[in-house]
Amino acid sequence: MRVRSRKGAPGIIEVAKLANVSPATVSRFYNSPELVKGPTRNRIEKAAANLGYIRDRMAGTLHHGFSGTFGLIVPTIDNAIFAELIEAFSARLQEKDRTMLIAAHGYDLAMETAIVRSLLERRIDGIALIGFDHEAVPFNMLAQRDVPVISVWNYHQDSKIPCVGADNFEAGRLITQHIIDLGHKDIAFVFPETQSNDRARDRLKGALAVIEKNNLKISDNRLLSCSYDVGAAKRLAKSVLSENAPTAFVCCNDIIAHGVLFACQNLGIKVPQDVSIVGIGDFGGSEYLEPALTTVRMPANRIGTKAADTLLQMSETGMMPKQFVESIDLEFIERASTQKPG
Amino acid sequence: MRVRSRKGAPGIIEVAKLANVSPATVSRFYNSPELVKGPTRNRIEKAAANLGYIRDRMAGTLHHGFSGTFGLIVPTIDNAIFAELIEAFSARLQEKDRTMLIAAHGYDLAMETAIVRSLLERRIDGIALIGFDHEAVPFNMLAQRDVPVISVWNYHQDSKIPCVGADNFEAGRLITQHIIDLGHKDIAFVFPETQSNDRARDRLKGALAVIEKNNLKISDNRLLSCSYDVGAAKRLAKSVLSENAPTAFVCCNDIIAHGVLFACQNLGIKVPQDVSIVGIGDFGGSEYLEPALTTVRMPANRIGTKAADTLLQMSETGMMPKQFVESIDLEFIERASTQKPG
DNA sequence: AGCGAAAATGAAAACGTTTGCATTTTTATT
DNA sequence: AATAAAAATGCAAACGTTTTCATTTTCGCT
Repeated sequence: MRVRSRKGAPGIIEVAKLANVSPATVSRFYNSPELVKGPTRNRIEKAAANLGYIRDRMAGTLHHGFSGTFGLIVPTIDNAIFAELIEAFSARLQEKDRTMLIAAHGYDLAMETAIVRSLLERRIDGIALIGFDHEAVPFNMLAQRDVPVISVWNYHQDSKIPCVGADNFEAGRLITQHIIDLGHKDIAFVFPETQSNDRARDRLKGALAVIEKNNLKISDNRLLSCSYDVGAAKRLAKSVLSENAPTAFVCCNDIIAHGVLFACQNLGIKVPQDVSIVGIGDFGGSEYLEPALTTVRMPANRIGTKAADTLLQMSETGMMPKQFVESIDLEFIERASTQKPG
Repeated sequence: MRVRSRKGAPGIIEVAKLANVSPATVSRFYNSPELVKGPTRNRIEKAAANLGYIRDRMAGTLHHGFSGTFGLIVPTIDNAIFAELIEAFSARLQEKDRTMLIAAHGYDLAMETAIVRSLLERRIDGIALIGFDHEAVPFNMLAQRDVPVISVWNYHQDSKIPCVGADNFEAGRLITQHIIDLGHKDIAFVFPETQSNDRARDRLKGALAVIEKNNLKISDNRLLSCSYDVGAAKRLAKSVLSENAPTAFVCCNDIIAHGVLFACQNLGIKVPQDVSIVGIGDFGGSEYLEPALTTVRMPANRIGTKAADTLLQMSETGMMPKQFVESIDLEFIERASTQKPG
């Protein structure tokens, strides 16, 4: 295998030589500047700048075991769903001089396990996983190495691992209750497959709980399955709408809601006069659609930031976070896509 | 500082002991399996599995200089613009058993420089930057360490560094030509600030080149500035449309085009009958809008994959890629948001 | 069976830092 | 000015691999 020589790049030793100190002092200059005296500090600073020295954190990692890098594994990057979360998580780490390794598993749990392993090989200091549906293997690997892991996005009171997220059951409940409060009886539910997606599962449970509580029934043909894809949702909704239209669509997230809305527009069906639509997420854009989408805001930003903070804290203290489960508040946002059935 | 003990985690030495071989052989088992004989291989495999061994790539990196991690720095993650690129880049690296460090600089070039430094401290094997507008410092740091760098997204024939991207001048040209071919004379151009965004600059140049070639004039009040934000674009378009509406909007990207479309819908202005709209990008969703957006497809997927391949190749050979500048074809897609002026 | 060449394995020296401990320098105190 | 205590710095042994070189084992021939 090819080996890369360090070439022109100076190391701590070259810097030390030029500054007339020992390598140890240069190391301290970077890791605990308060331990090195003013004049020495200046000499090192100058020497490092002159040589264009850049630290090699890997060498340090080898020694003390912390890489300063955290992992984030999401089902998909190319999708509005997690973009905001990723950005917030990354930004917070960046503030704290840490970096983020990210990877997507495409809703494939076995792939997720492989990714965890790959990140562990890179000696991450902690890792955030989406939701609660995971294989057991990654947890064992993480536990054996004492690497902090948290679940983000979803929230359960009795989670086995620390979590930072919103209550998806509640989100499903909120939008469904809203639709029922408006007086809708013929409601279509559009959700993805929920086997390995606890967020969707919880939302659906929340939705169905409301139905049950109100002594309503949902016929099977009103329980629609659809992936998180605008095009798929649009196609599905078009076929439903042109056959036997419900008066409202409860969508598992805004992506699906967008598709349903476009289907209505395509067919000349008026929203919300003829059909009401609700989503979950409040992704960028939902606010500006015409009509603006009624939805539940998932505070992705705050989840991402808080997740980074929690992981950082766990890594630094080596302990579980004070707040083992953290619920980030949802916000129901009524906009223009829902109203009483005509 | 806290030091993490390896705790229960076994190293190559423990595996070697259990398999009754030397650590060197275990190392070879992972890096060049063909060098170790069948029975030995089996023993090592079993030992590693029993102990739950996970390699420490950092230790290897220290030795040979390759971390197996590549960097990608984008202006923003939370935005449809780069999501597809990021996903494709990441996926290809994953296939090749590499990982991706990603960070966003928020269109701040000084921040970009800081990020490059931070990634270099983590010993990345190569890095991809968006476009051609960058400070000189990061290039010097990269060059001194012989770390491959490429520009992605944009394409210039005479680029100083390898690039993989599409011709943004051409994209601007294509959409503007289309609008002019349809017979529009009163055209509004909505573009972001172009100082440190060469992609937008090139698109605008392309657009203006067409105008000039057709001996048309654009008054200053038809040259609109707007960030890549649906809400901002919608607000801007609403004010323009209610004062003195043009017959067509040429938008720097689909995000802006979406905003303009929603503004029209909000005001009851018919698209494309009253106003035509074109964007660039063909982001997810543009195809399904009503009316579907006429745009130019930026092949983000292929760019991301190709970028990863190029960087991998440079890292492995230590040489510039065979194809120094790589142009990924654009595709003009006429859909339903444009027609002849009323 | 004996030989030489090829294949498989082992021993040990890197890789570039960090940090405990030892030593030197500075500071405060008398 | 001498001394003890505190602060700053240096020395050298890690950290967990990889790889060169040396050694041993295997294999194909005669």
